[in-house]
Amino acid sequence: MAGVSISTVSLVINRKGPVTKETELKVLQAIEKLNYHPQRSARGLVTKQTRNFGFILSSDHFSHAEPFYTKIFLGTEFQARSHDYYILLTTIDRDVSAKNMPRFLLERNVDGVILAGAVPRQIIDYIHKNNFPFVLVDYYFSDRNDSVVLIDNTLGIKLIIDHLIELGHHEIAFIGGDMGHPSMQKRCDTFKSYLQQKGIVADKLKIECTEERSGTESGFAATNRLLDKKLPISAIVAANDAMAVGALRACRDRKLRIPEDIAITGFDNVESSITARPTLTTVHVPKEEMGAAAVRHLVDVLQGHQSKGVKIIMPVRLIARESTLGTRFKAD
Amino acid sequence: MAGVSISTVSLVINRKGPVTKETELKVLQAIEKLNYHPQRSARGLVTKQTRNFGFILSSDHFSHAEPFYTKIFLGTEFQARSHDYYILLTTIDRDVSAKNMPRFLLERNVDGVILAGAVPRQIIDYIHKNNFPFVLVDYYFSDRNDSVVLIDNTLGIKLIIDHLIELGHHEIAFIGGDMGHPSMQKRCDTFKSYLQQKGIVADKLKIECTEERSGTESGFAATNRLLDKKLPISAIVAANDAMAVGALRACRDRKLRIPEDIAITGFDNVESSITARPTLTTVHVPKEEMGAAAVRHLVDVLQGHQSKGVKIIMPVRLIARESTLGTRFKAD
DNA sequence: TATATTTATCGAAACGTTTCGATTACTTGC
DNA sequence: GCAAGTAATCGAAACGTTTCGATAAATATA
Repeated sequence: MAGVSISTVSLVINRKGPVTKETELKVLQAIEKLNYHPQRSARGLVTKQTRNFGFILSSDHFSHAEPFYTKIFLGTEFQARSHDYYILLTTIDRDVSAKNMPRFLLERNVDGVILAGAVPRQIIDYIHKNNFPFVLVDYYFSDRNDSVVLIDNTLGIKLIIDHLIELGHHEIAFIGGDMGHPSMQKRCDTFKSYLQQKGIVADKLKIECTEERSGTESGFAATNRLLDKKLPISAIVAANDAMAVGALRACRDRKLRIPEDIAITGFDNVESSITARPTLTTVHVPKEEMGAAAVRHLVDVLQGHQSKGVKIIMPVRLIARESTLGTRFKAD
Repeated sequence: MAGVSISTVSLVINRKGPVTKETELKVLQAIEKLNYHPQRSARGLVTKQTRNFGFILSSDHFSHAEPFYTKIFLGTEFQARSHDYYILLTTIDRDVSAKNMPRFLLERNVDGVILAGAVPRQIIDYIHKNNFPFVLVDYYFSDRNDSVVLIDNTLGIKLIIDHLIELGHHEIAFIGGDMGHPSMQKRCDTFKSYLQQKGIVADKLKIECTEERSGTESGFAATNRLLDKKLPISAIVAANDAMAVGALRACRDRKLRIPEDIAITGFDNVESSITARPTLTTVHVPKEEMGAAAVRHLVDVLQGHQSKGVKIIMPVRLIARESTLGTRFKAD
């Protein structure tokens, strides 16, 4: 229709090679008129570009009830759109092999990969070996130098402790779960060290950490174990909101008033922290922004603007609510 | 490696044509050993299959603050995975033209399309014309016979009204917005007709419906307009939770106690209905399930098991909370 | 036994792009 | 004015599959 060859059209579309203004115009007009658009599959076949990113989440993390990683995922969706990428979501089981790798990897249907939360090392090896750019979100292996987007867990716990100390608490306990997860580990470690630093003995007996999933039930159980010791405790710092909600229940069962008898704090600022009664003092984690940062990083790497092995630490902030402030705090 | 031609391998992989058990075995073993997987782009080029579905949402609907369609989207993601499809998400502006159609349509990068909420007619025409299977969720055009997944709005409003009548309310008002949306229209219509049916005059003055967005501010404004009329009103039925939250604020500003002075109900059961103080009585809409149903329908159509033009009506149920029950209801 | 039919396999074309090397038409430099 | 270089365009190969028609081998039919 423009009276030129197929290759010239390609040159125009991709802005490569020298083309006269006038042929370019003819081609563009024809494209316009025919409403022509290059077909993704055909392009991908030769260029190896898909304009998709993969998002991998461990199956235990992806549930309708777990809004934390869902938020991160939505953050990637949001950001991806502004860079003209699509996100392909998948979950993986703890035991992956070359057989059950995500289809988008096997079929080479993505240009990069985002891995959120605890993922098996094996899949990272696979992704690495197959030269996909990738970035981890809220997880890492200390012996690898991968690109990661992390939470400032240290600051978060410090903010919590400062807040509690300011309120006059000295007998502070900690409950945690899923200690294999580096974020959880960091929160616990910081709790111990910062308490020391503040001149408070971090009594080991007041720290209840387990390997099991860091859910509500786990928080409930840990709190009960803690309170059974009959130690003087005026505040419980939970490693995340879910466990804090469990702590809330355990305390209520024992007729402890919150925060008058015992203060409780969470971490993450997921929905349940505002849904809980009383509402939970917690640390806000910018979940959507973490997803967005991950996408931006991949785009940067693909454009060659950015090398791999980058650590992005996301800021956090304290959100003080009823579970430490009591009626001083009014929810809207 | 298996000592056969490329075409034979293809036959084995796709289970087409006649192949000896023994060659099949050889091929499968070679595939296993080489960890071979057909490349999506190459396959797509010839088969025209992408194993992707597109999800289209109008830009006004997609925001971090609007959990309704987000939930539907997550429902599609969940279901898609179990059918081995990926979901490509995009948003579209109100004014679409052939120019700014979603990239996945232009590049033919999806096998089917899900459209959620109010979408411009133009895009449906385009999708239809280009022979993509598609399904609408929570929206439809009455003059078209598209496949749709709808909410049982009629039942929802009836449940609300029954609930209020049971609590002794007779002076019931309605506030609505975004009346161009068929769900909203239906809720309003049902309100009028069912109230009549129950022997209560549906005073037109007690119905405040506008075209504007059905958000919190809109609910706030509508409630103020309503209350300014100084009519006897003991309960306000809002067309959705967001507007109900606005109503809550307006009533609180006027020092009205809820539900003692005035009861308020929402619709949708989004997060804000449980976050609100008092918690909102509302109608639960199975958002994730709606997304899942949409995906199932597309899969059925593609497999030829199901024809187009199907209407799927999703059930709803009443969730009674503080905004009608008061302290009788205890949140956990 | 010769012929027709079926079964298994393969070579080659096709899918719609990009890219590479070749060709032609213009400039430029001397 | 002619060689050398440059600019614009094109034809053909390549990407990795599926599919179609052909071929060869095996089996059934007369």
